[in-house]
Amino acid sequence: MDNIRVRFAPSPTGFLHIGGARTALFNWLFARKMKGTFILRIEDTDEVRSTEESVNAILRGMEWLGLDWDEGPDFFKDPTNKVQSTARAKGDVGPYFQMSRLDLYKKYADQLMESGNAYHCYCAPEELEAMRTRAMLAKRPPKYDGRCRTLSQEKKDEFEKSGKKPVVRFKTPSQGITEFEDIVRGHVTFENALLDDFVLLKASGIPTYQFAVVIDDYLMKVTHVVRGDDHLSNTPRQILIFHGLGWSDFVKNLKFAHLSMILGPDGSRLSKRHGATSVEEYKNQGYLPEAVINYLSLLGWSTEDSQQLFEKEDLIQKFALERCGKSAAIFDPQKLLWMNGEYIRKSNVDDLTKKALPFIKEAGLIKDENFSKEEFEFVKACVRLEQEKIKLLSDVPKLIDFLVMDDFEYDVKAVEKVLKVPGAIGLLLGIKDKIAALPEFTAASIEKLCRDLATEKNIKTGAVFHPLRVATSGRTQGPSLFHYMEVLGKEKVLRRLEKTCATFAVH
RNA sequence: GGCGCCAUCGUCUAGCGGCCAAGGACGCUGCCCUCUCAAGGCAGAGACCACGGGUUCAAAUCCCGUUGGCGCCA
Repeated sequence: MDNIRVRFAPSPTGFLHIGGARTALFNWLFARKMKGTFILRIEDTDEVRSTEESVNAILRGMEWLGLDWDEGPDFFKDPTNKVQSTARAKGDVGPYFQMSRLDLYKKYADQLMESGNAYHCYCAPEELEAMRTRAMLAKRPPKYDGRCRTLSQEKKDEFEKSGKKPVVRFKTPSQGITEFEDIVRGHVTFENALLDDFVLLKASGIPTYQFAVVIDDYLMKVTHVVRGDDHLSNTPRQILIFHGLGWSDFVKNLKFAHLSMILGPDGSRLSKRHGATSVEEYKNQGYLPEAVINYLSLLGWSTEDSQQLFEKEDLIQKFALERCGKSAAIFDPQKLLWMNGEYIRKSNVDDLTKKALPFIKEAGLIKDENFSKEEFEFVKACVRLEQEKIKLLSDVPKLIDFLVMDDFEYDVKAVEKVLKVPGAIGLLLGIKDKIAALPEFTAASIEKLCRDLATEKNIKTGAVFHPLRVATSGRTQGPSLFHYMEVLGKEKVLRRLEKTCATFAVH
């Protein structure tokens, strides 16, 4: 089989959307699995809605997710590239920008005009709007009636003289059907008669989405169009253009795969009102890219055995367009959260701590400056203690704050329940002295000390453990008591015990 | 409004005619482990396979219709 070539073609009209990321991911997975080429093409032909910031956000999102593209113009030498992003592919290439390819679209529009497959239309937007409204009122489908198809030369000259800029419309066949095989949907057919003479080139010379896609997919030798289900109804128009340009062989070999949509919890298209929809928001909330990738891969794709967790390589190996589902999937934040926890538990601590650092700094637990190696090692030890409890990187600060801050807060209820019971402070004073005398301060030695004490006093171990925990942490829950004490070290533990006893001593 | 696509536990899904009185995962409940919280282990509740007709010895699986959802034209 020839080398497969796929593309992800986002419009830079917003941030990288979760749905877009899923489409990008499936293209990427397919390309990597088939050892093919993955192209990133920015479809920036919507002059008013496209922004540079969106382009940057998309590139940042792709980079964070690790979805690297393979081809494009030299990123830094491309004169049309105004984007200042650090995100780039191997070899500093791409992405392609449609706005830097306008001459190409013009050329093929001319070709279509010459071959009689397209024509100039001078109808004013207001005129078209009126026609549309009338059609709606008459309960007819609002389609353009093709009145400019048969414009006489005199009329054309007249319009030209008046300075009217025409749009280029495609001569859609009024009969027959357009059909294609879709890898996920199977055989799909549309009646041509239902389609109108749609616009190829706007009066400004900028191509419509439909037209640019066709030209680019052809020129970029795309072999598989993998995109969202929302483009299914656009496909017949595009196929018609391919034929009009004489690229019938190309389109015959072109494979389509229309992926199911991602919906919000209420079953409507996933949007802002459903919460976080941009990839970057997930990053900022403390999700790991591996978790997001893994979760997204399961939205509309599965293996025969319903495997849930995949290493990246495993995912590439097992991915198949043929196994993509047809029905829309509702985005489930709970499952993503679980999956993130899975990846965090699997992380190595050093790595995890580095990733959590921005969140820890953000919370004010550490300062940027004077961050020594020892401090890092201490924070790392704290993270290790809480690792299995972390679901989001942003959870880290509140899980370790009592370890990092020596003047931690006492939980009122914990104090009432555990410290303000008769004998508690006395007991703690006793422990303090024993700890001070401990030759070796390790989790094991502290635990032995406490257990021995319980036996000696003939009380339950819990009666020792609980007060000790509240006295040294201010709370009733946390990591393994003896292990966090070891991490704190003898000095800090003694100071904390002293302070607690002094504060809550009953006279 | 027209056209297109879709339809299995609350959610993601397995299932491509008999192996399914429907399997896995998230979530939920209970138990175990345990210094607390998690994690982990075990068990459980949860789907008349949207509905109605066919086809077949046999249908969640094939066909038709209905309904609903989503999408495109916008």
